Formats: sequence, C-alpha cells, structure tokens
Amino acid sequence: MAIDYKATLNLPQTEFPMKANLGQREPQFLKNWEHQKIYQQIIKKNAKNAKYIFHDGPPYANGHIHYGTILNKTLKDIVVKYKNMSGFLCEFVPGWDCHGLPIELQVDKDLGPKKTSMSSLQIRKLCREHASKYIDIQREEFKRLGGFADWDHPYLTMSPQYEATIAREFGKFVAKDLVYRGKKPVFWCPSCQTALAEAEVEYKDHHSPSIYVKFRLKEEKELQKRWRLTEEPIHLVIWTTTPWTLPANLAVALHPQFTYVAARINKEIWIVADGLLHSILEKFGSPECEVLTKFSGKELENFHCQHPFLPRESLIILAPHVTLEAGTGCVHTAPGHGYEDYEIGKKYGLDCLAPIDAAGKFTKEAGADWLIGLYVEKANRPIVEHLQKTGALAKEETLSHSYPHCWRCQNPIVFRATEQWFISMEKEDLRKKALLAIDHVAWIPPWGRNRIYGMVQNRPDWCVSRQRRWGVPIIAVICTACNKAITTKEMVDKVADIFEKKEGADAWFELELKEILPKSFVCPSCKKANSFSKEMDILDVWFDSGASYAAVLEGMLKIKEPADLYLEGSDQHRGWFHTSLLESIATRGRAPFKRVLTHGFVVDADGKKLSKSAKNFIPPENVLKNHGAEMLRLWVANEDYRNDIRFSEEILTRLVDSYRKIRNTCRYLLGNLYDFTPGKDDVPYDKLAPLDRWGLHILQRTVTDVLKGYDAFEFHTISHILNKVCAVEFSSLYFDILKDRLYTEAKNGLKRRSAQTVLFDILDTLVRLMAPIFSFTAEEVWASMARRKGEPDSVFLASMPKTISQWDNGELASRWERFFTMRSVVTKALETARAAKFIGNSLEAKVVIEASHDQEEFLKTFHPDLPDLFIVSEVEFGKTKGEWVHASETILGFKVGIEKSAGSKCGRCWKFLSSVGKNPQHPEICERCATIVEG
RNA sequence: GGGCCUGUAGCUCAGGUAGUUAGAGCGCACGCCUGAUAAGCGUGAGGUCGGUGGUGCAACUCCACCCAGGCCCA
Repeated sequence: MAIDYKATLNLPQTEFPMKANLGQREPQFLKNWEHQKIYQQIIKKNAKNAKYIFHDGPPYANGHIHYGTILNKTLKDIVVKYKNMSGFLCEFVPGWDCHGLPIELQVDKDLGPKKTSMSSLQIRKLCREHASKYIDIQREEFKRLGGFADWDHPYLTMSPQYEATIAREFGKFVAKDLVYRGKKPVFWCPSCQTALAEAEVEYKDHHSPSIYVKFRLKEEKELQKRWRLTEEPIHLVIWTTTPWTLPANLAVALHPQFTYVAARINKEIWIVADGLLHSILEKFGSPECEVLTKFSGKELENFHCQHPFLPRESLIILAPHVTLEAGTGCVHTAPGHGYEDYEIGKKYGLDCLAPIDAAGKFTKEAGADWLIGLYVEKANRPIVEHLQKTGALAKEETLSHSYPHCWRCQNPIVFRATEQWFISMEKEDLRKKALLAIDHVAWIPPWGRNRIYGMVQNRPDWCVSRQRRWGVPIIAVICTACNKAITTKEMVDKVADIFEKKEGADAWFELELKEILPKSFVCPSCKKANSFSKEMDILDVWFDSGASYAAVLEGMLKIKEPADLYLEGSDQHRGWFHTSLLESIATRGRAPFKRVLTHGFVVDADGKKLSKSAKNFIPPENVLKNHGAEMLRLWVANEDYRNDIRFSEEILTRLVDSYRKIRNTCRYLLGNLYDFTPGKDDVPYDKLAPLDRWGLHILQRTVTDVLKGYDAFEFHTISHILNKVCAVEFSSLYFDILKDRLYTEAKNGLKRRSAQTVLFDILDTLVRLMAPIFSFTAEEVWASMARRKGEPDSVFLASMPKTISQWDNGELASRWERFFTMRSVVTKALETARAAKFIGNSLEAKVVIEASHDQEEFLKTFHPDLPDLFIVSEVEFGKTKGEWVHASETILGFKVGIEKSAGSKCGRCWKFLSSVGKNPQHPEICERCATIVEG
C-alpha cells in the first residue's frame, strides 16, 4: 500500500480562522479589554514615561454618533495607542459639551406649551438629564469602536467643577477688564418677548409695504456748485420694506465702487445707483429723466441727509453689502435693527439705536410723540402717511417676500438691539497676541494656519451672552437705579466657589444677592443705589469648551504646559480651536496647544455631504453589525483625512478585500509557526538563508516607513505600505517561495528553522505595527501566537518594533532586486507555456536560461536554490530551444525557455526529479524527501 | 457673495524645485493550482491627470478664468 506522504509534511496548522466574523466577535474583545482594564494598565505601565499630551475636544451631548465623530474618535485612538506603544504616557480623557441651545430646544420641543409654566431650575434639570442620557449613549457607541480611554471618568462641561472653572475663567477676563456690555441687534419676538436664536427662526411669506423715501441732502450748495446744477433740492432715494425702522435710521449707505447718478426725475433731483436707474424709471411709470451727472459712491462719504421726519441728520456712509439686485443703491441704515447695519454702523461710530421695548412698542427714544406706544407693525401706516404728508414719500406699493417668523408663535419677528456682553478683541491686545501665537503652532495641514489667522484677524468682538437658561450664568448684578451691570473678579470667584462646592451653576438661580455682595456694596456707577438684580444671561457655549484646557489639562491632569495635540474637524478653526486659543491667550498669554491637526468631513461617493434626507450613506450600525468596527478603523486609516473623505458601499467592499489580504498573511504566518518557539528555535542572523535575510530587510524597511507614517500622522500611508508589503513582497514572493522549504524540509532542520525565524519576526513586528489601526485583529493575532519571554498578554502593553540596523542590508537588497527582475522574465515565459497548456503547475517545468556571461555568473551565485526560487523543478543554462521561449525586453540578451522537466513527480514534494525512485524503500519520492522521511 | 480647501485609472493613494512612453495596491478580465482552499500564484486590459485658455523649447506640475464639491462666514 502506498505511504501517505502528506502526513510527513509540515503543513500549516492554526486555529486562527480565515473568516474574521468581526461583527459578532468584536464584542468579546471589548469585554476582555474592559475586564482587564486595559486602558488603566497602559497608563500604569507608562506612568513614569515622558508625557505626550493629547486633549480630546468635546462632542456635543445630543444625538447618536455619526461618521464624523467616528472618524474623529478613531483618529484620536490611533494616535493615543501609537504614542503609548512608543514609550510615551499618553492619556485620553474623553469629554462632552453639555450646555447650549440644541439641547434646550430639544427639551423645549418635548415639553410643548408646558414650558411657560416651568422654572429655570426645572428646565435646567431636564436639560441635564437629556445631556446625561446622550453621554451614556455616545459613550457606549464610542467604546464599540474599540477606542481606549478613561471612559469612566470623562470631563463634562456641566459638572460642578467644570462649571466653576468656566466661571473663574470668565472672572479672569473681568479682572483684565476685557469684558464690556454693549448693544447688538438680535432676533426678537415681540409677542413672546424673548430673544431668538437663528435655529428658532422660520422664514415665511409676508406682506409688507414697499416704499421709496426721499432723504434731502444737507450739503446741497456744495454739490450744486461741484456738479454745476441749478439751485434745486437734491434727494437720495432709499427703498425699504420696514417703514417702522425709519425712526431708527441713522445713515444712508452707498457702495464705494458703484456709479451713482444725479438725475432730474419728476422735476426733482434724485440720487440713485446708475445700475438701477433703468428699473427705477420703469417702476415709476417711465417719467421723463435727465441725467445731470455721474459720480462714484465714494464721493458722498460723510455727507449728510436730513431725516425725513425727525430733527436729525443721517450720515452718508459706504458699505460693501449694498447691492444692485433691488432698490435704489442707497440703503436705509438702522444699526439697531439689522446685523449688517450694525456692523457698518460700528465702523462709522453710529449709535445702536432701537427705540422699541420688549413688546415691540416705540419708546420715547423714537423722537416723535405720535410714535410712542405704537406697536411696530401698527406704526407702518402712520409713518407712510406722515411721509406722504410731508412729501418725502416717492412711492408706495405692497410686496410679498420671505420674512423671519417666530417658530413658536408664528408671528413676524424683528431685529432689535439689546444689551449684550462682549469680550474685547483689542483691549490688552488680545487679537494681536492671538495672531502672533498662531505662528508658533504647528498646523496640519499647513493651510489651517491661514484659515484661523484670517478668522481671528477679521472677527468682531466676541459676544458671549445668550438670553437662555441652559448654560453657565454670567455672574453680574444690575443696579436697579441706573441699570448698569456690575461684575468683579471677587464676585465671580465667590460664586464659582459656590458652584464647585454645591450643585454647580444651578446655584446662581437660587442664591440671594446678599450672599455674594458685601453689605456696604454701592453701585460704582450711580454711587447711590444698593439695590441690585441678578444678570440672567448665560455664557456662549463656546466659552465653555474653550475653557477645557483649564478644566481638564490643568484641573484634572495637573499639566502645566500646552498640549502636544488637538485633533478635530476643520470646522473647529471657527469653533473650539478658536475659542480655546482666545481664552488661553487672554488668561495665560500663550496658545493651549503646540500642534493642531484637522481632518475633513465625511462625504458620499460623489463628494456630497451626508444627509439623512438624501439617505446617501449606510447607517454605521449596519457596518458594525456586518463588518465590525475594524472595517471602520481601516476606513479611517486608509483615507487621507486632510481632505474630505468618502464613504460608500464600494469603498467598504474594497476595504473588506484588502483586510482579507492582511488577515490571511497573518494566518499563513501563524500556521507555519505552530511548532516554533521563539528563544529556542531561532537561527542567528549569520546562519540565515540569503532569501530570509532579504525578508528581514523588507521587514526593516517596512518598520521604518510605517513608524515614519505614524510620526507624521499620515496613517493612510501606513495602510498602503502594509497592504503592499503583505501582497507583493511577502505573499506573492517570499511566502510562495518558502512553501517548499516549510512544508517539505525536516521539521527541525536549519533550512526550515531559518525560514521560521524570519516568519516569526515578521509576525511579531507586523502585529505591533498594525495594532493602533487593526486593533481587534492585532489583539486576536497576539493571542494566537507564541511570544518571546516576558511579553505581555495584550499587544497594547507591548512596544512598537525597534529598528534593527543589522537587518537593513542595502547591498543584499539590490542583489535580490536584480534577481527578481530576472525572475519576472521566467514567470512570463512560464505563463506563455501555461497559456498554451504546455504546463499547468510550474513544477512541471524545466527552465533553460540563455544569458550573458555576467548574468549567468550572477544567477549561479544563487545555486543550488534556483529551482526553488523560480518554483520549478530544474534550471539549466544553455541554448534555449522549442516553442516556449521568452526574451526579456528590458534585460539585454536575457532569454528564458520552458521545457518539460525530465524527471518523474515526487509523491511528497511534487517536484519532477530524476532522483525519484532511487531509494527502494521509497520508490515514489525523490532522494531529498526519502532522507527526510527516514529522519 | 467672501475666506480656506479639494478634484490623477472602477476604488484608495504616490507623483521634490515643470523635462523622456503618468506610477502603486486593490478591484476587473483571462489562465493556473487544489498541501494558505469562501485561500494562493501568474498574465493582461484600464487614465484627453475636472474643463478652457495662457506663459515656456517643454505643464499633472506655473498663471487666469470656468465647472463640480466641502468647511466656515455673510
């Protein structure tokens, strides 16, 4: 009976499954990590090492995680894992941004009309519960991704300590006199009597009067002379759809670059934009028109008009927001009733006049008795009539247009200047210092510098007050006599202490002012009153997260220097990076970070933004279930996050494919190392087969490149490197050639042990390089492999591979490179023969090489391994003959012929050799195999 | 409308200071193997480098404009 020679081979053996089944198996890994407290172990292990200070930016505690947050947290996790495996102590304290409008609005919505009957404290309690709920949800979702962090001790901007820090940081601004109170127009609902946020505004169609109003020029005489006109009155004609804002008119704006005309129309001289003259004439029924002169808008800057019905002058100003889309090119400007008007008004030092009260009724500031007490919408009619009477009205129509309405009561709203709190950008040179600091920070990618620089350069003073309830209050009191707001550092610190010791910022809503104000406290402004009320505005949430450096790095981690890294999406140039910078500059005189890394946004296959309504993305939970978090990690690591990054079904499929290659590479390695014990079976470097040394060279080069990728935060290069090296150098070259040696050589012989030594180094190195990205798979491999003595149970407690210069052998590498070029000529020749069905398995072939002397000598240095290196049975040098000859196009004079190998097939190693049958004991196998089988 | 940025094979990415027929891995097609087997190996086909003009002897690479897309602001 024939002997079963297959049983005498050393075929790979491993329990490591080919199919990863990540969706189902990952939760077990997560449980193990949690059980062994892996994060705490890592931190404990590195406790004495140099710190790499990473600071997590807080996501908003509302809703579920999405691709954006997955991308962000995974990138952070890769950095933290890498740094910790590279000999640093890199802590990850995750955080959540808890206050703010979106949560309050959600709570509002859930409450419905009940809200009006609830106290601030009750609403705040619901907001707190809402935030807590989503913190728990998001925490579980983040954990599912395989990220390591101190999940049990996150920072929350609504914790009493954090709220106290926010208050104290605000106190530092107060102490430096950077905080002031001023007016700014906000959306205001007169029927709800409250300020509205942009998100609370709905645009609906609305009928408004549309009027043209003449403003008589004050400096007529001068211009009549300049333009050589007769002594007729000159009017600037403005257009508005809100006549009730005319009492607040302080200016008429022209565009600095537009051409204006002075034209005689209806026997009067009007000034309008040249570009609109045609449409104006049409509107007025094509009256006779004589253009008297043309001039640039710039010419009238700082001239004046008479207000049409108030004893006041209107300044003529220049504004870039003037357009030629509608109107006259002369824009009625009321800084208290429009944002653009406000902005430009500030430039010209105009007052922020808004002579209406909370209910939308004119106050005595309106300047005319007949206006006082009138509700704005109701004032339109009398104003128009008044204009008509005095002859200032040029035309009246009605217009249907989109107008802002209150989302709750559905009534039209107004823009109204209200008292707000600001942080000055100029005092203490805050802006200048921030700009200076920007150039001392490393921005990745580099254009981040320009982006934030431009924003800081152009931003207005920071409006930090919000007329809301869910946030940290602005600690200030208001004098009931003179209405001045007063805040001092002492006051703020005292309240902050109460926040910290008690139940947080809720305290502000309960405490009595006598608890914080000294008995003798007198209003510093009017010097007489000692009766005050509490300021009820809260701070902009961006102030909260901007204080995270103080609360988390200084407060929780006791760190004194700036963070090494902040890592967020590119929208944070305006958000967290921005406010963190401003706060740290103002309070500490330096940036809170040394390096800021930004990533782009997640878009679909066509580069379009993901949207729930367009349904242009796969829900993340589906990906988790079907492919596991590992595939999301791989996705994050595969794409160049400095640009927007795409996610699609096809991309996912490609990732699954490339994952399989890596996984099977690991499986091959594990399977062939089943009987190898590192430290016992290793072969020293100088005894290794030349090809095995080449393997180590490739490995060394891979280590260098991968570490470079990690250090430069260019993770996508790592994926590409690992992919390519596994597919090309290892799988299709090295591993393929190695099979014969591993399977057929003596189990404990030098040839096989030499190969295994290198395979072990490859596995031991790859698994570490992979770990920060392929976290689940690396841990799985680590658990399945034999390890050197003293190595920990988790790959994350092990170190990144060291570079071993002995392995880096350029001379050897170029020899092999030359060899592989020649080898590819052989494979091409084999392919021609195979295509013609001359051979199937390459072991059926004998390779005949016709080459120059030099080439032949070179190849002979690989003797006697040439057949194995080509994976054929025989190699000969000489004249090629027969049909299957391939001449190289690139290597001059190099020709390869394929012939059938003369020998018979060895029943064990499957090579076709003449030695088969020579051993009578084993007539079916070759001599080498016979020797091995006999032991 | 403004600021910052992106656009190279089906996918993900390389392509110093402009210089020969634009590269890689994956995928795809075809074939081989059946001792990594829902694996492995080989060969091959894919690109008017978003578009249009311009400056150069020469442009994926420089300039202008346009188109598409993203973030932020208005």
